[in-house]
Amino acid sequence: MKEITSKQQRVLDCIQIYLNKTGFPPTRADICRELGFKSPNSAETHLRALEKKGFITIESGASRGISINSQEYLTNKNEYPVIGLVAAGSPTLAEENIERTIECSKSFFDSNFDYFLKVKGLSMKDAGIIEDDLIAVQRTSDIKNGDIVIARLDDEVTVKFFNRKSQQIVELKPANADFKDIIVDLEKDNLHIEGKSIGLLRKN
Amino acid sequence: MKEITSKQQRVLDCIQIYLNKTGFPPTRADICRELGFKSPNSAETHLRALEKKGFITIESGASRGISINSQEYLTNKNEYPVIGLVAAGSPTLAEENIERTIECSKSFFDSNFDYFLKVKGLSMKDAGIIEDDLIAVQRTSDIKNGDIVIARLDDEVTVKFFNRKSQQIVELKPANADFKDIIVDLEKDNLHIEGKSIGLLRKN
DNA sequence: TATTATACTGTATATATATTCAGTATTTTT
DNA sequence: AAAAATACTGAATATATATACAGTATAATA
Repeated sequence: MKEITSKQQRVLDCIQIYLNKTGFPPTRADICRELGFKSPNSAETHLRALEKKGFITIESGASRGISINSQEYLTNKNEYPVIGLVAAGSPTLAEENIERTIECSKSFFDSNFDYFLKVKGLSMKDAGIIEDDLIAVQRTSDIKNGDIVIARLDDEVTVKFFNRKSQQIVELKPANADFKDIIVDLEKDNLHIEGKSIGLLRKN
Repeated sequence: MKEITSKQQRVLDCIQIYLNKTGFPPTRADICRELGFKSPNSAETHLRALEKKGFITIESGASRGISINSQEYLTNKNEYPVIGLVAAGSPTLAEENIERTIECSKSFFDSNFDYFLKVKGLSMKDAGIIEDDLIAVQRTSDIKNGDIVIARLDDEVTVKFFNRKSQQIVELKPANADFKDIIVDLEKDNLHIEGKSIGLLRKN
């Protein structure tokens, strides 16, 4: 997909707006009316440029035969992978870890997120997180004390409250009296924060 | 919205399929080709019938100027209301109880559901349900023992485990040692089951 | 029983629409 | 410095398309 010019973007937006408004694509003349062009050929050349760059498809000979290619541009929907909480420290989003996908909008949990993590165990029970819950994980390094983080300590992936004690010491705190705090010495231990929880999904 | 005939349904389906396939609506001739009609007027009269019954809108004079009216037919998306757990026993889906809506697909929680209930209190804490969680509620009378139900006892709405002890006695059991079971005598008490939980949504 | 709705074929046509050709001018890339 | 891409106007045209008109037949409704 080559780079789009600002004028071409305006034409693409125009098509999308027209589609939302009427339910069918615009004609060349419609685009001219919307954008103030005086010749249908202005729309035509822009459409051909957009087609060449892969943004739209034009059905030859068909009236209003314009369709927008990028699904992301068309809708706010996306497929999000569900990752099992695997003990082995393989990269989280590797193909083989994806159990299935869930279709939901980007902004479903208000902030953007990257994948669902399927929870094993009850170490976060008192935070309302139980076995098989799906945590909406945002990959970020913007972590504050009290955030629920997805942490990898050497080869083990866990979900815990994050609490930075000092420059060198981080506590990973469970929400269950049966589990003990994990004290991490950043100089000695190999801690990686995969991201933080921004929401939760449970299907009974 | 009047009743649709099976032939008209086929035409409506044809429009939807064509839209999904191409991104723009069919012409009269396209519909004829798809459904085996030999005259464009066959498509025309069906379209006019669908328009009269409110299923589609036809833009006069525009080529492919067909748009499907029912949003539900077009997409699988819907707006679901978020209901606060109000103590006063007003009807659950009354306007004034709707805090906001959440857009999500019908089948998001595998089974269909009707609204989100915002949880107050911690009586279901050990079932992973905490304050401000959103329970996906299915209005149904198909309740089994062990289901998490939304129950109204006189004027109070609560979320509890359902357990039928006998013809006359139902237990509503919290998931928190700090709370006591509610024993309901169906002959004496006024119990109404609003529905059951089929999922949970939490936004941190 | 008369009327309306449904469900078609077949023909015709005004017009809506894509698309080409001829220009002009500016900017970007090679 | 030449070529290609961008960004238009303006006119012309083949054809794609909606839509009306003339029929036929059956089922549903008043």
